[in-house]
Amino acid sequence: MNRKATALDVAKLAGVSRSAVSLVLNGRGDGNVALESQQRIREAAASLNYTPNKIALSLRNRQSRIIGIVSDQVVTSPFDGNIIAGADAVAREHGFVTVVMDTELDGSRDEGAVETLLDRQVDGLMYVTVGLRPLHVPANMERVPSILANCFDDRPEAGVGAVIPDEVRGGREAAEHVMSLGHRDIAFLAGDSLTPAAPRRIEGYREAFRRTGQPVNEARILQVGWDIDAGFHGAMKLLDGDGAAHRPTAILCANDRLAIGVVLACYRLGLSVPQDISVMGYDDEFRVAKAMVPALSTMALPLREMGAAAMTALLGDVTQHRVQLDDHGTPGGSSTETMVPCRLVVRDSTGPVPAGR
Amino acid sequence: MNRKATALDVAKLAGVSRSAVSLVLNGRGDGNVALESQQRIREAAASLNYTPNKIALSLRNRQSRIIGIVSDQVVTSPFDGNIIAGADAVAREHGFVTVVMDTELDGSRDEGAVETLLDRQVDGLMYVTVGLRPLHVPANMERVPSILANCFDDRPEAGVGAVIPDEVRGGREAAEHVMSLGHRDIAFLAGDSLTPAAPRRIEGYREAFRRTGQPVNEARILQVGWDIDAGFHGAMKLLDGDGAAHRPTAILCANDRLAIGVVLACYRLGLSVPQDISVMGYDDEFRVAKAMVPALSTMALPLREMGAAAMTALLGDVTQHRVQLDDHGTPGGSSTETMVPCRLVVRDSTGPVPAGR
DNA sequence: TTGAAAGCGATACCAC
DNA sequence: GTGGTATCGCTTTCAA
Repeated sequence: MNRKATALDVAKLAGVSRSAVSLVLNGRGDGNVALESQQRIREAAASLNYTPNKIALSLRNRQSRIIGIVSDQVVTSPFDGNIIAGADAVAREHGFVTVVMDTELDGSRDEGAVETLLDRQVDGLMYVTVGLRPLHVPANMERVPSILANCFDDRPEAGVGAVIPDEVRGGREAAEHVMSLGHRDIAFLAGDSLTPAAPRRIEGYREAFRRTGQPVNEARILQVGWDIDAGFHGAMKLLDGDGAAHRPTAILCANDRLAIGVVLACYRLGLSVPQDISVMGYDDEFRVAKAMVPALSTMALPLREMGAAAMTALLGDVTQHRVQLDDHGTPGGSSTETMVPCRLVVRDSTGPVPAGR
Repeated sequence: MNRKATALDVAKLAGVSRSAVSLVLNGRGDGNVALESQQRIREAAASLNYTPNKIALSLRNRQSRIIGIVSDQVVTSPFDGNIIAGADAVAREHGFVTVVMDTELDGSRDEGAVETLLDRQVDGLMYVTVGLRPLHVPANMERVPSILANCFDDRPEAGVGAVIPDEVRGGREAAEHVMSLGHRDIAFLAGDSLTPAAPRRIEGYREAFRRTGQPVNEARILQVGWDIDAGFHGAMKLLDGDGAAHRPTAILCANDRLAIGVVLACYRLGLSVPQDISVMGYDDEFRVAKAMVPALSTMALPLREMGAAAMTALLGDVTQHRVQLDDHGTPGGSSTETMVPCRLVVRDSTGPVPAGR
């Protein structure tokens, strides 16, 4: 539990100067330090269990090798944690560490979080949200290289780059999947439009109809909410009462939880999934979609990939930034919006359209 | 985007020395610095937007004000994120920041994560797990004040303190809840015994029977898994086939997902919840238990409180530790195991036992 | 080949 | 009341 060894301790033990220790341990020993000394230094370092003090390094190099991540609610919510995991994995590979500050959906804490991180001299910043949404970028964020993951700059000419899922395409491909199984009367259940995820997925759904020249029945689009109960009641509205001939044969849901509600409603009404009705989720939520009965066909969000892509781009900017600081040039940073495609996962909740429909 | 202002910049602008700046900005100006100078210093600091460089501070104070958190899978899993949120909130209140390293269930990465954190000079360490479990404490963890949250030292005489939920009591109180509604034939569905959560909750269930002098029907205890499908198939086994008189009237589940599966099975069999059968979950999972149809009665895990309690204890140790280092005394650290009670949440999935049972 | 010294940014002691 | 100076641990340049 005693104080960690410093380079000076190693130097003393090896009988050389601090400089020599530094050179050798950073691989610049050859040609500068006698081989014999090198050997002694390495042994001393090993026996003292020496590792350089990162704080001193940071001060010296003016680079903390810390990336600050501001999250709106990713830490507490069951969703999207994989964005951070993917980002963190890439950071780790490059010798960076991430510090996450979660504002728990309190937008007024944004500035403070960025401030705290900046005070800690982070080399870059990432903002991650639960669910796609426009972001009012915190004022000070642009003082260091920055990137957004699962959100996008709400200003018309995006200042900060972003990595987001291609929701329109996801919605379209979900619809195309059930269409390929022969379905024509397809309902879409989504949450409110507070997040653009809902309208974009719905837009994709419409696109699928347009592409095949079929009319879109707007009455089949229900924006009910995001949770199990919303799916349940939405499905009841679609399925209960009317005769079988007037029911949709497939229900597309904007997330897996809605799909759970839909399946609950089906069972309650004595309908089989997918024999009587096909149900699709969205997200491929871990240990949910796969574990449902029946296992849910769904559109997987590429969370890990998004996090990794965002961090890769950010670290690129960070490096670039340092070069430019040295050159006294103007720091740039890509402000592009990268779309990552979703992935169709076919399981057991979707099947051929019932005969006669 | 230009370099941040330093104390020297402030001193120059105010026409004083760095020391004066330091004193004034740390509230020790009165009696040391002329009031006029103080004023000028404050103005200069404000106009330059000066905030001290935390890295330099850390080096100087030999205290990083960073707490390292190692997590086995909390970041990616939908569970237990609130432990970290609770811990982080307390840390923030005290001017600390947390760095989370998630090993994604790869135990071989434990040592490395601790090493990385230690290199960063963290002032303390916390290990957080998804689900209660014994932990093989990483070797170097004890080099700084440490604490475990939701896990406990696997060595007989616990070296590292821990904060864990009182699972036995939770299981007992869940059983007592349905007993108070008149139920006698109560089943318990849990996951494997890889985590002590299952056996402990089951132990509580047994305890409830013992306390009322009733025999425990071991055949009613099924260890089937942790996910929706496990709950579904477990419930089918309990409910299908046998006449109504041989069915349990209540099913206690060791988490909310199992309960979802149970309700799915009930609906499939044409049974109503809670009229025909009462179902209870465990965890009070966010946006799941409350959103189920019917809303789930459940036993809430005090995740936030656990995280907060663990961090509070840890920061206490960290402070204590510093004092003792100065005193050249031996660092202590509480190695106690703190049990936090779970909280019964009654919603709509449990009701009076059906007439005649 | 080696070691001495400067500097990264901030604090605190101690002369003046 | 004020400012010079050592210190935290490390890297890097420059002389010897």
